[in-house]
Amino acid sequence: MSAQDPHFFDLVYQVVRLIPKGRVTSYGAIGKYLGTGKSARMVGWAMNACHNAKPKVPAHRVVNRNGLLTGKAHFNPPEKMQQLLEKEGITVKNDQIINFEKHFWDPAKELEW
DNA sequence: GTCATGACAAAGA
DNA sequence: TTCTTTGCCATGA
Repeated sequence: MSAQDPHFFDLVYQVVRLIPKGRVTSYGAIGKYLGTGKSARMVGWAMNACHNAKPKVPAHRVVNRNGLLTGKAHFNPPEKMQQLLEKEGITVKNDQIINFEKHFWDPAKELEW
C-alpha cells in the first residue's frame, strides 16, 4: 500500500485506548502485550506519532516503568498530562505518579486473552 | 545499504 | 542504594 501501514503504531493506539480511566500503564507492559516485549522504545516511538492518530490517544495514561511522566514534555501543553491524570483521580507529585502500582494497569493481565 | 536517534527496561558496578 | 552501560526494534537521513 502506498499509504502508511503503521500496523505497529495502530496496535499501540488500540491498547492505550483500552486503558480504563484512572489507570496507567508502562511502555514495557504495552510492548509485552503486543509481543515486541523487549522493545519498549517502539511503544514510546509510536506515542511520538500519536499526535496524528485519530481518535486521539490518551498517552497521558502511559508512563515509564518508574511511574514517571517522562513523556509529559511531549504534550501540548506538557502540564496538561499531569492535569489529566489528577483529573482522573491519580496523584502526581514532581512528575511522578503516587501509588503507581495501585494505578498500574497491565493489558496482558487485565485483558488476559 | 549503513549510521544515528529515540516519550524504555533490565543488568552490572 | 544510585549511577552507568547495554540491548532492543523501528524510523529517518
